[in-house]
Amino acid sequence: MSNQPIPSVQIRPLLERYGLRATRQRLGLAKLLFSKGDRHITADVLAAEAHESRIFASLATVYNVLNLFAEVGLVRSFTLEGGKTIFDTNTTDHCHFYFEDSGEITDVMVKGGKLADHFEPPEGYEIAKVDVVVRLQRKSAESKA
Amino acid sequence: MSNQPIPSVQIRPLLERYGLRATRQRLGLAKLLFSKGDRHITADVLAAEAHESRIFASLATVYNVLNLFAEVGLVRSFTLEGGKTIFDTNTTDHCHFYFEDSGEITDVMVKGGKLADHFEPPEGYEIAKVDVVVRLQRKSAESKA
DNA sequence: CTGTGTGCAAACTCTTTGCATAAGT
DNA sequence: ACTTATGCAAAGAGTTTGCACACAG
Repeated sequence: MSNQPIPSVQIRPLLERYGLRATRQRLGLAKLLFSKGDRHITADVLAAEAHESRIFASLATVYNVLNLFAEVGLVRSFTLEGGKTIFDTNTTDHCHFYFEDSGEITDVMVKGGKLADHFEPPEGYEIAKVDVVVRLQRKSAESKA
Repeated sequence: MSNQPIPSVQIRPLLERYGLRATRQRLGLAKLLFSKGDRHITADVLAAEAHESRIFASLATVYNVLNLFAEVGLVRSFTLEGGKTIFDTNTTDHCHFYFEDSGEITDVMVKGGKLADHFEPPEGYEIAKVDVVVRLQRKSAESKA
């Protein structure tokens, strides 16, 4: 509850624009999330990072904040096989490469048009979200598992 | 451990073809999985169905069997947002519609070419799997959540 | 018979929740 | 001040695991 004074870059106005109260941990977590380019991060990793940066936020709070950010649209979340939830600071229309060997995740932009345009929703429904994860494995290794 | 005699349709040879020992619960679960067309099912639902059909298999065994089937390629598995693992008896190249209101899942066949062909894997990697889940919501309801 | 599969319950991981306290406007 | 957020620990869901017993080949 006694974090170091946070240099509130553009973070505070960002939170306010989304109608969120600028608390210490939200400011700190948002700074970690948005000050290093696009990130794909789990709650526990962000919590660990925060701790290293002397931004004290419990894991529960990290989850609360990330879920809140996802609700308002500051980040996007998706779930990996295995059940881990990834929070992605890139909220644009894109797919993901998942490197099975390293666990790394990278963005893949879509070429032709919006992702959702490739699908025709059934009558009465509209597309809320399209999650695409392309799982990659090393070539040389056994290619057939 | 004393299930009713299972009418081993084509199931037994199917298992044997995949190098799997034809145990009672594998036969029974496979029958449930493959005798009703394509299915999208979770372990606990399959376990419940099995119990109704007097095919006694513990939840742990259902998980073991489903994971085994997925390993050898009898079924495909993917994870939904929320972390639930779905086992899909359709092992062809396809995407999924997920109906947020009902929880139902349906297959969406791909139009132009293989799914994996839409992505160019980085040097040294090959595509192991492409998971596409299109989440659908009712049109009339609040479209912006 | 020999090895493998199964059942059960406990362990495990990831995530959410309840309640008292602390912080934000 | 008044309201909302946080911390902690416990609960919760989903899945895996260890070990003794049962079954398949």
